[in-house]
Amino acid sequence: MAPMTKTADGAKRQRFSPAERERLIVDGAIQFFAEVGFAGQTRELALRLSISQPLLYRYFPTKQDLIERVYDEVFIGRWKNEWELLITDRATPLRERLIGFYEAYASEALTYEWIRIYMFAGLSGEDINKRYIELLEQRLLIPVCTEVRAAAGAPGPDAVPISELEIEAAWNIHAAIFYYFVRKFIYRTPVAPDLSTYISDTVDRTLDGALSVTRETVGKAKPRAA
Amino acid sequence: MAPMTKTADGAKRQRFSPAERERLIVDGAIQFFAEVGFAGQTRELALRLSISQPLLYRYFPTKQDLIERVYDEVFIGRWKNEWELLITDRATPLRERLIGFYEAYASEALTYEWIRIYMFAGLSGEDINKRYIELLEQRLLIPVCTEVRAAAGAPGPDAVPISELEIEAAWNIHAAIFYYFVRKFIYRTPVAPDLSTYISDTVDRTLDGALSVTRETVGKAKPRAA
DNA sequence: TCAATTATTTATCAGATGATAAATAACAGC
DNA sequence: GCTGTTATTTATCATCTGATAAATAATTGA
Repeated sequence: MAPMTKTADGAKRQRFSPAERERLIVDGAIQFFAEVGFAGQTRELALRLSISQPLLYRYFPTKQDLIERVYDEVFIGRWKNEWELLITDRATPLRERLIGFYEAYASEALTYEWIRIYMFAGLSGEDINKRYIELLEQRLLIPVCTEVRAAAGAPGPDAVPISELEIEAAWNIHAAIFYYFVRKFIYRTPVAPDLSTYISDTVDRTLDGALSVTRETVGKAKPRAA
Repeated sequence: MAPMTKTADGAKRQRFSPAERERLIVDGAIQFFAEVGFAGQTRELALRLSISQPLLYRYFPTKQDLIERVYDEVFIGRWKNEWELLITDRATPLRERLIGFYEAYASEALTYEWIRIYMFAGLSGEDINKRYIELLEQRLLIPVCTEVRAAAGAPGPDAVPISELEIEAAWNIHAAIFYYFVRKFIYRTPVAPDLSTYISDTVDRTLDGALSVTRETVGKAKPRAA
């Protein structure tokens, strides 16, 4: 391939509806920025999209606007409320619930694009990570701690508020899963080939710690003092 | 402050020996690139160093050379061989050894600059992370697994090689500590204020998992078959 | 089939950015 | 104090890069 002639081949000029083209640009931008970071150049993005660079500016007034859009696409609305139900359904053992949740979460949220854009955003000083972590604590970690309480036969959060230590124990579960993808998509290190096995093994190891913490710091449920 | 007049104040021109100036530049570059990433501009770096931008090129032929130097400074030789002794000294309980190691490792290696440059390097596709992870496996994780074996009363690695699962369990300990600093220096989320407490709590939680894995998959030591 | 609309491209600008060359001034040795 | 050496700065280049304006061609509707 020669140094590149943008569209100058005999190919007929591609023309899409604004909605379609916007979709193509956003999807391309997600992949592109995930790969090279937000310092990636608009010309190279355009090249990958097989469009001219100024066309980007027809759809996004500035590069920053496109970046914001990428953030929105990747982080907003990727959280599925069903996931929370997976955690709180006491009909199945907690271990199975956690495994089920992380299977779903990993396959839908912890993708190549997500992990890398998340890290780029954090390094750029974006506050998205902070906000996402708050969401995670509220919708995942606190419910998990509550379920761990129940599994350990300890009193609920109404009787004894969830402690920092218990949250940390829940973070350990999460961090262990998360780190798998950091190694895979950021460090590009060989990882265990079978994700399902990895998840169940990890849950087994880390859930024990959380249960111990709860048992030791909260203790068994006592008959509710009147 | 006005838009900036580089050195144009009445201040006398600062003149250092090449060795000193190089040190200043490298140290400044570490801080600078850790903060803004390797896309940071040489002019801004020079500004922070209160030198002219071309002076950088007297010491480093290209920006890339400076970056390589930063990698070397931060990653090469920061590993202290004494650390390995901390892990293998069976005079003290394994729990205490791990806590001692991570206290030392965290304070000397897991700094702001280290964590961020490490992550920038990973995202840039640098192979430094891979190499570092290999170093970590050889010098930390395998020794840890060996000590866990001993603590669990299981046979040593000569009798039964360390399994992937055991390595993963050791990674869990490490990941939990590491994640603390990712949250602190990359996501800039509030973290537990007392690091020592965090480390000992984390070791307590995650070491249990590692011990269980070893007990369940390797079992108790049997008299060495003749 | 023809004209109006508009998605897309080509041409281009202005400022940024890595890098070089020439000028300047601090220091060392005599 | 004078002179040679060199650490440092000023001036500048060539290219890159985000962004804009004008030209072009695909599509739509009558």
